[in-house]
Amino acid sequence: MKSDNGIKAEELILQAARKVFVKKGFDKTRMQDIAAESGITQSLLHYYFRSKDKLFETVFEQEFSSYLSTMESIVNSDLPLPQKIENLVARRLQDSEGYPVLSYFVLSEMARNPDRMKDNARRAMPIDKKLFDEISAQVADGTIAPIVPNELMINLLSLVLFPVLARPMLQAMMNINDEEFEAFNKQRVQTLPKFVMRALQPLPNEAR
Amino acid sequence: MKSDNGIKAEELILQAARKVFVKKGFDKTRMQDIAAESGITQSLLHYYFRSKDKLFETVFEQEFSSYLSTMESIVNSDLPLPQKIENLVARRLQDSEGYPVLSYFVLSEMARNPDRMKDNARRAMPIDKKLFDEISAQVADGTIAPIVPNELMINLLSLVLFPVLARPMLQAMMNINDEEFEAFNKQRVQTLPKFVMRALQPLPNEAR
DNA sequence: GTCTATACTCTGATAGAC
DNA sequence: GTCTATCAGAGTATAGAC
Repeated sequence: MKSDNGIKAEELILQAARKVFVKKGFDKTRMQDIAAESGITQSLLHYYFRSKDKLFETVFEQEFSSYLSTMESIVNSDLPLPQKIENLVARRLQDSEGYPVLSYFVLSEMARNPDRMKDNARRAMPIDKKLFDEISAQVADGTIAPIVPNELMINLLSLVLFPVLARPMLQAMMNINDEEFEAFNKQRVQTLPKFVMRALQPLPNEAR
Repeated sequence: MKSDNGIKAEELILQAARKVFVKKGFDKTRMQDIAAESGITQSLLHYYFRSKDKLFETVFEQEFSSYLSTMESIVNSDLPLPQKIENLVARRLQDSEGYPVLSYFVLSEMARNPDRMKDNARRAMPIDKKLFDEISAQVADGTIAPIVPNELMINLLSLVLFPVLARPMLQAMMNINDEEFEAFNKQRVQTLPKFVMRALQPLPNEAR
C-alpha cells in the first residue's frame, strides 16, 4: 500500500515525464531531464516505473486515450461535416499552443514502435468508421462530390496535422515570427473548413 | 592529392551514408551501419569525414540541393497550376517508393537543427515566391477563389507531404497493406489535383 | 590509405546504506 | 521510499601499426 507521499511522487513524475517526452520525443529525452523537471532523483524514477520504456508507455497511453476521446466526441457529435472539421482544426491548433507538439509526439512514437502503433491506430478505427460512413452517405446522395472516403480522411488529417507538425519549417519558409504564425492559425480555423467544403461541392454535371 | 581509390572510397561512403541516413534519420543511424553498408571500416569514415556530424551535413546538403532543383524546375515550368500540382504530387510519391522517406528525412533534420534549417528554408524562398506570385495573380483576376497565398501553399505542402510522412500510421488506420497503399497513391496523383482545383474554383458570386 | 585495438563519454539501470 | 555511488552497454572518436 502506498503512502500519501508515494502517490504524490508518482504523479509528479508523470507530469514531468509528459512534459519532457511531448516536447523532445522519446530518444532525446534523458531520465535526468525528467528527474530535474520533477525535482525527484533519477533512481526514484526507476523505483516507480522500472525503466524509461515503461514510463514512456504510461505517459503515451494516457495522452493517446485523452486524444482519442476528444476526437471521438467531435466525430460523434450531431454537427454537420463543416462544423466537425472546424472543431477538429480548432482543437488541434489549441494543442499547438499550450501543448506544443502532441502530433509530433504521436508521429515520433509511430516511428519508434510501428507494431504497437498499429494497435493504437486500430483503437481509433471505430471513430474512423463513423466518419467514413458519414462521408459515404453524403457521396451517395450527392450532397458532396464523389470522393473515396479514405482519401478524404487522409486529406483532412493532412491539412489539420501537418501545419502543426512542420511549424518550424513553415515559419522559416514564410519568414514569419511566432506571433504572426498564431494569427495565421486563428484565421485558418475559419478558412480551412471552407476550403474543404468548397472542394467537396458537387459540380453541376455531378449532381443528381 | 587523392588516389583513384581514395576518390572511390569517399563516394562509396557517401552513397551508403545517404541510404542509411535517409532511411533512419540522424539519431538512429550508427556509424557502424554506414560502415557495413559501404563495406568500409568505421575508422575510415572518420578518416574521410572527421565526424558523424560532418558526414551528415555533406549528405544533407547534396540531398536538399537536388530536392530544391526538382521543385524549382516544376514550379518554374510553363504548365498551368493544376499540372504543376500533379507533377509535385507525382514526384513526391516517386520519392516515397525508391527513396522511401526523403520528406521524413528533411523534417527530422529540421527538428534536430532548427537554426540551420532556417537557412535552408530561405534557400527555397525564391521558389516559394514564384508560386506565391502566381497564386496572387490568379486570385486577383478571379481565375481562382480568394485565398491567402501562404495558406494555399501550406495546404499544398500538407496534402503532398503528410501522407508520405505518416504512411505507417495511415496504413494501420486504413488497415491496408503495402500493395494497396501504392495503388491508393497512384490514384491520388490524379485525384489530389482535382480536389485542390475544385477548392479553388470561384463561386458564382465571387467571380468578376 | 587502411586496419585493429582501445579510449572516452553518455546514459539507463542497479546496489546497498539509511 | 529515498539517496549516493557505481556498473554495464552502446556508440563516437582516436592511436598507432602497417
